[in-house]
Amino acid sequence: MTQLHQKAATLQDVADKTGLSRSTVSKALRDSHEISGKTKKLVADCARELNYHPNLAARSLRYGRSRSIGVVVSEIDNPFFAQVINGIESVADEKGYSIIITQTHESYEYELRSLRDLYSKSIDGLLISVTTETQDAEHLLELKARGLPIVLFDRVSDKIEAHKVIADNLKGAYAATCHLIQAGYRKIAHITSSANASITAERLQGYKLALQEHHIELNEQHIKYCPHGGKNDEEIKEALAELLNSGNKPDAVFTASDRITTTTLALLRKNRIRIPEELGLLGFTNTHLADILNPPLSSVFQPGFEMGAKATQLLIGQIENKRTEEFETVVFPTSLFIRNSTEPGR
Amino acid sequence: MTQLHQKAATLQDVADKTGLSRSTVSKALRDSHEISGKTKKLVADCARELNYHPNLAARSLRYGRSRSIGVVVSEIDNPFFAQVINGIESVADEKGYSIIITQTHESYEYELRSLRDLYSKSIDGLLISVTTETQDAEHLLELKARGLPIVLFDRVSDKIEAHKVIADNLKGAYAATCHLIQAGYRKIAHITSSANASITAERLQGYKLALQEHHIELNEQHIKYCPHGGKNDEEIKEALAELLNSGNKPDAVFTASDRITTTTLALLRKNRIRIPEELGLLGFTNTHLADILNPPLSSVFQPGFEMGAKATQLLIGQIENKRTEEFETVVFPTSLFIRNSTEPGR
DNA sequence: CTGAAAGCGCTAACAC
DNA sequence: GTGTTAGCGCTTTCAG
Repeated sequence: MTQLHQKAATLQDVADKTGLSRSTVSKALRDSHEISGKTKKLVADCARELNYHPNLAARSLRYGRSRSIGVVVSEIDNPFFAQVINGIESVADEKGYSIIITQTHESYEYELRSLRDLYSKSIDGLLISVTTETQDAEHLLELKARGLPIVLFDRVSDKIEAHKVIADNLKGAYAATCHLIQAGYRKIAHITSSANASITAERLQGYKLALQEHHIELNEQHIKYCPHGGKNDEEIKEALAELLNSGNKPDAVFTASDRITTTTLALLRKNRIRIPEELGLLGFTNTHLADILNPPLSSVFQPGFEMGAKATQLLIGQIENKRTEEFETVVFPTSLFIRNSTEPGR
Repeated sequence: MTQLHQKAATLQDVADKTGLSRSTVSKALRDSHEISGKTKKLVADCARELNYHPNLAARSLRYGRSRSIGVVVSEIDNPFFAQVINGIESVADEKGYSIIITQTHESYEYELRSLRDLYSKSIDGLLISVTTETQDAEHLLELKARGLPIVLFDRVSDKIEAHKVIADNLKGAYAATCHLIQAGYRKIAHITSSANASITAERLQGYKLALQEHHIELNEQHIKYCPHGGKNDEEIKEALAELLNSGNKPDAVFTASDRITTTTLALLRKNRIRIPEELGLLGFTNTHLADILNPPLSSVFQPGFEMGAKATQLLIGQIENKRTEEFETVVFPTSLFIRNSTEPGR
């Protein structure tokens, strides 16, 4: 076994061993044209022998770049974000970047802290899905002003100009609601996240549009918000109770986020409410298990992996081409999967 | 809005603005006793005004420490690992460390690459769950020899001495198998990961022990391995087909990993095999949706969050107390949830 | 109580 | 083709 606490070899060590200078060694290792083939070989061999690896902290300091990107999401343990991160990691890895992940747990405070910490780490770029509490974009604008490339995904903010990657929430919600209507439901409730998240507004709009086009009157009582994005079950339980105990009980529910969707299903099952007969259920969710739920759950799926991958490509593009290009908003289509939770067969 | 590309303020900027020297400013900001209260206040105010944040790359270089830890898992998009990472992030964040995540996709090649990259990043410590392909621990031993603190979790290796955090796989599998037997099943098959993963051996042992104690003869044909840990559905499909088409068809299946468990359920459903009557099913899985699957799925749950948190505590302890303490292996109990997929009611 | 200077490991002008 | 040197931003002796 190798010796304990053997310090990592530095350029100087290689220089000493080969009798060359630091700079020559550095150039040789980076395959510079000003170094002879013979020297290059000598250096390469020696470096391998000493197990030399460049110290990236030193390089970061020198270049002012770290080849790492910060990622800010609300919760890793959420199928959608896990898939997004998978996409991010895949592209980042391929391009030689590493990713530093932080969670906000839907708290604006945590978001601020995350950004401060990430910025101090000299990240080269930032990928962020803002919290449901986030109202302004001052903190992001400040980082942008300091030259940090930023790409927003999923929950974005219109208070900042930047590349954005989102799902077509409006169309997804519209298609979902239309499907419920076509399946015969008329009193369709909507349980969604915090009112001020971008995705909430977009999904709500799709929902309203579908109702309107089918001449179904909107019932404001049928729209319930979960201020914490469904983070705690209580807010979902409450929303559902209000809907079910109201005078105007809905005949279907359209849920707007992963957590809300699956928790709603669990609660309905617990209350022995028959789906889809008594109540139809359709929601946004990225779980791969929708098919084997009971009942199989009709869902709106967002291409999380692809969204993460695209956001990362845009970010790295921006990091490496310093020219300030036009910012684009890439919109990914959602997929509507029709399963048994919305087939009342009437 | 702030000015574009305003460079981040450095210590020198604060020094210039206050008319002090770099070193005084540095000490003041770190609340050194050798600096007067008045100066400290002056510096603090100025730093806030200039929006000064220490450059961590410079600090890393100076200290030879980065306050970041590397995390290596096979797939982020897996409920168990997502929960583990959540636990890791929570503790790391609390102690001021950031986490750099890489995925191996169950490939030993990727594992090697990840480790090399992470080491170059000057991580202060490493948390790793080795791939199903990993046989030796040379790569880890080398890093350990260079002084890198390492904690293994989930899939560990007995070829390296280090802190380890695992679930009680043997007991979990034993309890699961016992439950199947008590439910009346006698021909219990086992679909598991690659033969050389630590968790595979432990779970297999628990399975065998339960059979033995109940005087049920072990049928080697009833044990199926998925070399890629169930990463591709094909290997699971094949394992299942072999079991179901064999002369000695099992009456229950005990699956040994998240992916294998849910995919098996999906496949059985697709083949219209009645669960639990025709075939009982029980498996390791950390999905929160087990309750609302069809049928509700009996499962062995591992405390992923807690495992991640504990592993991180051990790692940071090791990073910060340089004394080489005794290495411990922390074993977390699993939980057996009995649901309908194993209640044949016979 | 404050400042000057050295150095962490690396790279890139700029010499020679 | 190779070497010298300065400096990225920070901390820490050591002097004053």
